Amino acid sequence: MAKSITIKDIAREAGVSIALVSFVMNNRVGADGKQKYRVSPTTRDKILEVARQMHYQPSSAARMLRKGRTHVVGVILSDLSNLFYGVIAKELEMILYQHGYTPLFFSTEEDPERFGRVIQLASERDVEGFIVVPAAGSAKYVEQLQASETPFVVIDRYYPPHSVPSVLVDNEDAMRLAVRNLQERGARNIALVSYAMRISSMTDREKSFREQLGEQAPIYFLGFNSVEEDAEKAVDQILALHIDGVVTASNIPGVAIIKALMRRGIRIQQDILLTSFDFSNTYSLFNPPIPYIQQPLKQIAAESAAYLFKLIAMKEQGQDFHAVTDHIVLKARLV
Amino acid sequence: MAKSITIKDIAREAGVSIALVSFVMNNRVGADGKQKYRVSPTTRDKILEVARQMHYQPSSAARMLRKGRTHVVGVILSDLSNLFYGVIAKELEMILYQHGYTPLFFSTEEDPERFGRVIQLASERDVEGFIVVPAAGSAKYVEQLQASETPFVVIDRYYPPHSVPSVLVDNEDAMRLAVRNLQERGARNIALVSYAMRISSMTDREKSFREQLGEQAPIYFLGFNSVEEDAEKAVDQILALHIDGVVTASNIPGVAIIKALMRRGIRIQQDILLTSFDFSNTYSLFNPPIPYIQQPLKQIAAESAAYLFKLIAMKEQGQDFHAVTDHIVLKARLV
DNA sequence: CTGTTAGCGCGTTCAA
DNA sequence: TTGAACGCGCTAACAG
Repeated sequence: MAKSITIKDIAREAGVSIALVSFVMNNRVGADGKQKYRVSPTTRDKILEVARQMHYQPSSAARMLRKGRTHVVGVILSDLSNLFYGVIAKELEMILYQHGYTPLFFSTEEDPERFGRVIQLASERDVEGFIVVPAAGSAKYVEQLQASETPFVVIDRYYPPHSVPSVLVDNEDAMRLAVRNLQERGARNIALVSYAMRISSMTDREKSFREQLGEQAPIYFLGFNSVEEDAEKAVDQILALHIDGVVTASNIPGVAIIKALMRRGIRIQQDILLTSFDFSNTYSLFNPPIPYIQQPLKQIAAESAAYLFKLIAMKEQGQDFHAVTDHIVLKARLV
Repeated sequence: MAKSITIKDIAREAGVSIALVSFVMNNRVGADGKQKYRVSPTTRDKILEVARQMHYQPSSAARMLRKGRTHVVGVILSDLSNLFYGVIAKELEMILYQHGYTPLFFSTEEDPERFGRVIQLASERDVEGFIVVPAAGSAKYVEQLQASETPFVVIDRYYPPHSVPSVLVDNEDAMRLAVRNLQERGARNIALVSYAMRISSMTDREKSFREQLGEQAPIYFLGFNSVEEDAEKAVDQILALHIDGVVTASNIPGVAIIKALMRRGIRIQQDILLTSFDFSNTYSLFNPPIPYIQQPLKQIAAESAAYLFKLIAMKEQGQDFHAVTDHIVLKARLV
């Protein structure tokens, strides 16, 4: 900053020592007691007054350097332009700020290379921890994180090879809700439309689907980068097989399937029943609205942040945070 | 970090001075020449090798402190969970990283208080500049920014009282496109559904609407926090007035109006024609798809970043960046 | 009880 | 190629 004013300036101006200014700045306690360093109210007020007048802004760089803490956490999401992650981002932002942390957001677009790169970028910024949604196929980087000295929490997915701290929903249970919903509405011939991405959320849902409807129950996969075309193909099959109920395993496939069905003049919720995972405001256009599995996003954000704070605290106290790898499993609701 | 290794460690290990290590680290040029500080290739390679082996990570805090630059910019958006801003966020993220900057994202949820608060938070992190979408009613804080020594660029909106650096679309022109589109499709009786928020994007659209269709042309306003209810009321009016074409001034009002119409059994694109601003994947469900005004989001991101870089560079060179307040106006397209 | 001195953290950079 | 000062704020140790 052109001529940002420092603690030194305000010390000179107030006619006191630098140290005293620092003390005061770190004891901006209300009118109560508990001042670790005692300073006479008069000088304290004067210092505060001078600081205000000069628009003093402590240099976070200096503070970080001295204290060895940045209070920054890296938040690596799949795609900020997806509502699902957008909501999580917003919630995390609030929670982290409430705890004095600043989030550094990154999106991977489900590209493992980018996942690796943003971890590197975040590390260069000295993040104290990570909350991440690992891109499909980025096992290598998750292991790298695990080997590092930076605590992290995985959300939305888990990482099979090794156990890592995770916060996610009970996808198998959620799928049971979805299938039951279709059955109760009269569907007899149910298909699942999933993402081709091999991430635990999808595979868990698929597994649960087959457990309920048999190993032969039809599952269609949409590629992350070819959702529309693949949806067309899937719908062709669905119609050919006289499917009367479809579960879509995420909102993007959900919307794609709806589009493909409508394009063919199929009446949704009449000719074919739908139930989806994750919200899209498209769902409420139909009559009755398309039911969907609602993940507790706020809770995911809150739990993952709390989890990370715990790990950071452990590390701070010299404990072995690597030993903690619990999974926090939350229940999803059908709406 | 527990025992993060510093430049000193690698100096000791390599048997050279600290300064030399620093030089080498700042001259990681390829095998070409141009080394500002020349170092014998042997020692250079040895240093680089040791650094790699020890996983040396320079402390960004120390670097920031010493160089007086953070390479961080604050990006203040309305709401990360809105697709419009999500896309902008993603684009800005990429561009900023490509230029060696790190974005610090904040959402205001259109709350002026929060807008003020996040500016403060960002300042505490020593951001070098801002790219902001000022919340409705936050003139006070924009002026505060203007009085500060931190360059900033406003996007999506402009700020009437004073001129500030801005990047936005030609909303009046865009509205002409929208109205003409409805007219060409045969609409004779057109209404506008806008946001009650008093931000320039909305008022410009409203103004243009009335310029084309007369001062009596009906405009309905939806409150930011009462979109659904207000949409119901608006639709009641729209039906009572036998409106046959509706422009919605943003995607959220657009979706709300669609819902309200469908709830009443009105056939969209048949009983009533719609054209909207901004994208929603709801639009393509209809036949024909609902046309919409597409803002060049990538371009907005690119231009605003470039603009900010320019301002930062000016400041760096001691020029008066406050003197620059140009508006960059981009054209929107009808899709 | 109130206030000061001085060294530190880590990388950068100038003078030697 | 190196020594040493420096940027800014924190804090242990100490003095009045």
